[in-house]
Amino acid sequence: MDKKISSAVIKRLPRYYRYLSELLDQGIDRISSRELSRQMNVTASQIRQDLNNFGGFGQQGYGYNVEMLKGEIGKILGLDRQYQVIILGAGNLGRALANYVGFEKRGFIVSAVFDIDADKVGRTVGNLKVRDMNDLSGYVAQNSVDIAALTLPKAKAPEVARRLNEMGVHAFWNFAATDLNLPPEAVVENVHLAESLMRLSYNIANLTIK
Amino acid sequence: MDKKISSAVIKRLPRYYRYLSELLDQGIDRISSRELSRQMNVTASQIRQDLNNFGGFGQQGYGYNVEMLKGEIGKILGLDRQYQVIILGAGNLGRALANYVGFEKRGFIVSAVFDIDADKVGRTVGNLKVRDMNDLSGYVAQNSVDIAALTLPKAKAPEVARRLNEMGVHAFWNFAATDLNLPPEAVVENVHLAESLMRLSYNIANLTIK
DNA sequence: TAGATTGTTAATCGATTAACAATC
DNA sequence: TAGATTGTTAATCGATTAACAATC
Repeated sequence: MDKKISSAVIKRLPRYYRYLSELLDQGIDRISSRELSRQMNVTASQIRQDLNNFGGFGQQGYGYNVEMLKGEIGKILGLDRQYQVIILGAGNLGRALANYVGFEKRGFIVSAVFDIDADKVGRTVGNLKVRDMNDLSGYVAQNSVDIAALTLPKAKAPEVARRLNEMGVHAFWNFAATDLNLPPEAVVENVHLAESLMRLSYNIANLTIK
Repeated sequence: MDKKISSAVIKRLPRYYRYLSELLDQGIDRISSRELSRQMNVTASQIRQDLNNFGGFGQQGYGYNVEMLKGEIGKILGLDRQYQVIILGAGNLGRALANYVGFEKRGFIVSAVFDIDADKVGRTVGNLKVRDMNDLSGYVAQNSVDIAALTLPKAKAPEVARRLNEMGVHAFWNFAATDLNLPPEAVVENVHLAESLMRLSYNIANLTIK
């Protein structure tokens, strides 16, 4: 990849991917930026600008081939391979993620779940036995791990992330209510549910006023 | 509120709130925009600009009083009241949200959980019995509901949201992998986990290249 | 060919950063 | 008072939208 793609663009790519998937499911095989813009509530200009960061996927007078475009965006997003995911923390959220089969369909394979709590270690989550957090470095040394999902208390998350990063696991899906502050070789995607809920309450508070 | 606050600013407010909460927990009672900017990895200029959308909370030569500023941002975010939350869909994620006690501490009270599946109705989640989706309109008529959390399949989410909106529930915390397309009186906060994961895989794919 | 629609350049708009006078 | 730091204006930077020639 040559010039830096702005994160505003990257944030929109998965939504394009979702709409294209639905169009494909509906048996629609071509779409113009104008029609897609109508369905997605964005400008046609933005769609064309976004896509042309990566290549000219369309054809004048025709539009875009849905299947081809979905495939290209999938490749850009790195969905053309599998990822081994381990979950750190077997609490409510960790168990929910482990049980969710939808991720597996997209190539994200949950291969292990860890917890520090002796009560939880050994229990079954999904079709996995919860492992002891003390066995983490052993596991990472023996198995390929692409992504660590952090669903543990905020007090412990940064330290566990730091250790994992040192062991060579550089991608983090962080659900803990804290920033990880990792060195630049790491990539972090935060899911801060409490912050999301606060944005909602802000909008409730300002709903009637605006 | 007078002039429109940009959504870029609103997205940052919860993070300020989180950092101020931690400073308060550490017993720190004043902070300058410069020091906060260092801790948060943003510019001091941005912090001052953001806060001055809402008022002059600081003092020249002194900085900001942590407790006061946290309180003000809390008020702006609507955290000075309670919200009754119902959860639609008692699957893995719905149960995880219902069981998570952290939200309650911040004033978000989960008061009911609904599901359409006869196997799930009547089961206990947290300290609540799962209700039948058919009783939804009766429940909403009898009880105050501020927020509906949607943790149901994407095929059903827009229809349930539309019905709730007509019943007077206008705030949605949407975990379903779809857009809701509600009339403008509704406010929607989306948590699209699949899209979040795709952004992570994009960054993994482009990690080495950049 | 005529019509449709892209890819791309230019114009506009908005958000971020820099700078500094005001003032605690 | 002198030093520190805000609130705010101005400058810069980046993202979005508009326009249209290229072309299928």
